[in-house]
Amino acid sequence: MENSHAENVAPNVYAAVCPSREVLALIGEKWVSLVIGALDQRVLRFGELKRICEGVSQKMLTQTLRKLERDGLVCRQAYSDELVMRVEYRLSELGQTLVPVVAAMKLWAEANLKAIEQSRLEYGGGA
Amino acid sequence: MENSHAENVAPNVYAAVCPSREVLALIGEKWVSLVIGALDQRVLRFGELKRICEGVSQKMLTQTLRKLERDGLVCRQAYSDELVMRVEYRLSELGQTLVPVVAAMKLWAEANLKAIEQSRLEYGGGA
DNA sequence: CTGAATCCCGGCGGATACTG
DNA sequence: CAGTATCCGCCGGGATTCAG
Repeated sequence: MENSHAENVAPNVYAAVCPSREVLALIGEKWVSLVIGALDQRVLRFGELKRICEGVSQKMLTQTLRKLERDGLVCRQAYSDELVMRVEYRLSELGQTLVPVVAAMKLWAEANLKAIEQSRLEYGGGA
Repeated sequence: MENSHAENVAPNVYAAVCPSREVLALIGEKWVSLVIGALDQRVLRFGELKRICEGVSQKMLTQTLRKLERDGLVCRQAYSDELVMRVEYRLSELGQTLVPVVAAMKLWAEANLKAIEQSRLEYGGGA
């Protein structure tokens, strides 16, 4: 009852103004899928995450994690009272629901890499 | 037998140099998932595709379609002998295997939009 | 170790004009 | 209708430096 207004329409990524597009863009961001996949079933420290996601810069990893934290996909836990700084990251419940999606993306990418490379060769060479 | 070399390792998106990362990036590109989803189960003309993917510029749609064609995900069919120019696009077999993946991305984005927006409010307001 | 702050460049991507 | 070509702003994202 409380929302019989215009904003109560079903989200649709094909609509130009729908904010769900932003969420779709989030999934596709360069390091998001890797971070989500890395945190599947385990808690990782910043440094571990950085080593796992080969090539990620400190800046981008921090930036990605902040965004994921803000969006409620990952939880950040800092231990300041230790000898050395220690921060752990884990998936939230919401974040876990994204795991199958990014896993599918990863699987598809790895499985069809050869076919795509082959197609590129034929596309360039066949012309 | 012909490939017992170093290149015969399993693709892994977490490896810095693995080309599967490029494929993963492809899936995440701004208009790719929308185009793939739009072409699911049907053949569409350029203009139709452009109207469906609201907000896409002519340049980006062309660019996206060219890339997808080159990678063997979509097939392009031009009919030059018509009164007016007419070009149709459809998914290739390879492209069809990507449909479930992008569908999952779309579903997740639309389904969890509210939760994410809520999380953002709490993140900003709770501080 | 974790992270904030800057500098800076390549290129994504939109707007516009032109072609077949 | 379906592109190609050009100009250009914006920002993603890397390298580096500084701080707690």
